[in-house]
Amino acid sequence: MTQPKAPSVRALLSGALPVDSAVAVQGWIRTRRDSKAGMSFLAVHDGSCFAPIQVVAPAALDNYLSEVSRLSAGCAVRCTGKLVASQGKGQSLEIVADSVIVLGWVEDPETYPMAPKKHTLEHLREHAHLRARTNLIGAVTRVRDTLAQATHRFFSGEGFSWIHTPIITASDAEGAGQMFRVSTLDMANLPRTPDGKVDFSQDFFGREAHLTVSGQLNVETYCMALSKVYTFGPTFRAENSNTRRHLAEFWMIEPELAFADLDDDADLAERYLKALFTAALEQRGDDLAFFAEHVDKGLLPRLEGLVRSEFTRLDYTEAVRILEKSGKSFEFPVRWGIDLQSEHERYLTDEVVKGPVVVMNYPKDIKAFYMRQNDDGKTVAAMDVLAPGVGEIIGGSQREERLDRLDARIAELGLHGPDYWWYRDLRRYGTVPHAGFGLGFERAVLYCTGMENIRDVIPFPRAPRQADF
RNA sequence: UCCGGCAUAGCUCAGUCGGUAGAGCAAGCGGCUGUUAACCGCUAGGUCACUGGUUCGAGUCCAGUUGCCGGAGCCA
Repeated sequence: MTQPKAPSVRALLSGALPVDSAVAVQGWIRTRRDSKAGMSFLAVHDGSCFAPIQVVAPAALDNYLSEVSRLSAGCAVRCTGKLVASQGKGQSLEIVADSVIVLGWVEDPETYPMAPKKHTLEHLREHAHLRARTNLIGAVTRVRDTLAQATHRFFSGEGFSWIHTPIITASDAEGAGQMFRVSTLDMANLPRTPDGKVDFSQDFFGREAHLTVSGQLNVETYCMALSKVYTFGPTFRAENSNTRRHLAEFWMIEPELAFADLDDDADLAERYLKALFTAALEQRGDDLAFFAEHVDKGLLPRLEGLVRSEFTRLDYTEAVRILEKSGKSFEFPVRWGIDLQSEHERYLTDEVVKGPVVVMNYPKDIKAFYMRQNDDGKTVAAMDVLAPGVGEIIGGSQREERLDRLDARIAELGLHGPDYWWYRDLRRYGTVPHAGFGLGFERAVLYCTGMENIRDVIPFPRAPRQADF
């Protein structure tokens, strides 16, 4: 049987086909409105863009009474008909149907969890398998995709290679947080060594293994060969973090740049964030308009301002001085040497700078072993990019490329030197200055949508006591 | 993990001083209408998270449990 092509709603509404074309549309019913003038109006949505297309279903259709008049939110349909200029207000184009085929009914409209009404984000989370059907989560999903595609486009355009660093790691050296164990041992009957410890030599990898908490150490090896590299993949932290900014499984982007220092690193971070949000503004205007109206009134000025402005860079020491002189009474008093608390970061981004701020050169005692030691003997070449409402969106540093200094730091922190043998090799064979950062992808999505809870910008959030679906 | 809050109809919530439950939305039926967050009327819908306690009587007071939300810490 010959059937008219079924373009996406996006294609139809953007005028890809001339008026009077015979078309089909496939999607799900958002709303049905009946008119006594002898027709029903079906809002058909297929996720290809924010808007649904209106299908006019005449009462003369064979299945009008038996089926069309019973359609409710969520029903799947295939409609064929003619694309016409709309007689009504609110849309320029619509389809006058000559057939409406119901592909899938909603079995009980009253208990369908995505009823056509406002729902709380909490309710949507409890129905994560259905929530992509809502305006809100659909828009988040399209923006998320746009940012992901823009990430690859940006780095590719800058000459970076995408490196697939491992998900499973037997390296105990990453040191970025609590790790999830990966094991095939029978937990009800664990093999033991003579001194009573679990005998991991009998485990799948012959040693302890975990899910990665960062691809950085691995990607540095490729940086020392391909010069410009990045990772973009899932990352796992077993921290018992219960906040709107943390997930146990999240996606992280970690570029690593050879022959570069901290300023080059901050430049890259700034160019990258601007490229991300420019892509969203250019490609997802429909979705951003929805967020601007219903989620965050200030979203568009904030994004447009960011892509136009220059990021404010602040030495840690200077940031501390600003905070000390602010006259604000913080819950945690500020003094040189402490890590900045959320309230301090918020003051800097929301009140001092009113935009993203790059804080650089932190005290070495609060930062990781691999960060490059500055000449002052007190600080390391680390940076955090802080964004209003989101907090730390990027954390990065210039890496310590001098073997003696790296070894000294490993020893100072009481780390087990031999574990780092291959990382140290990079400093033994052709070491060069290099730098990189990690960007929490979901935090970028938060910033770009105005959403507040990170669990609403990833399809299936994993967090403590939360691994449904 | 710590601090605070919440849990009542499919959903969002109200429920006074302790006296066996109410609204809006959604849904169903009817009316009206080239409609569009449609509108108007009617109808149906409840193990008040769970366990125990106080009381003649508990949605309400007390204790515990579970789950969720917000903040903090950890970080991206």
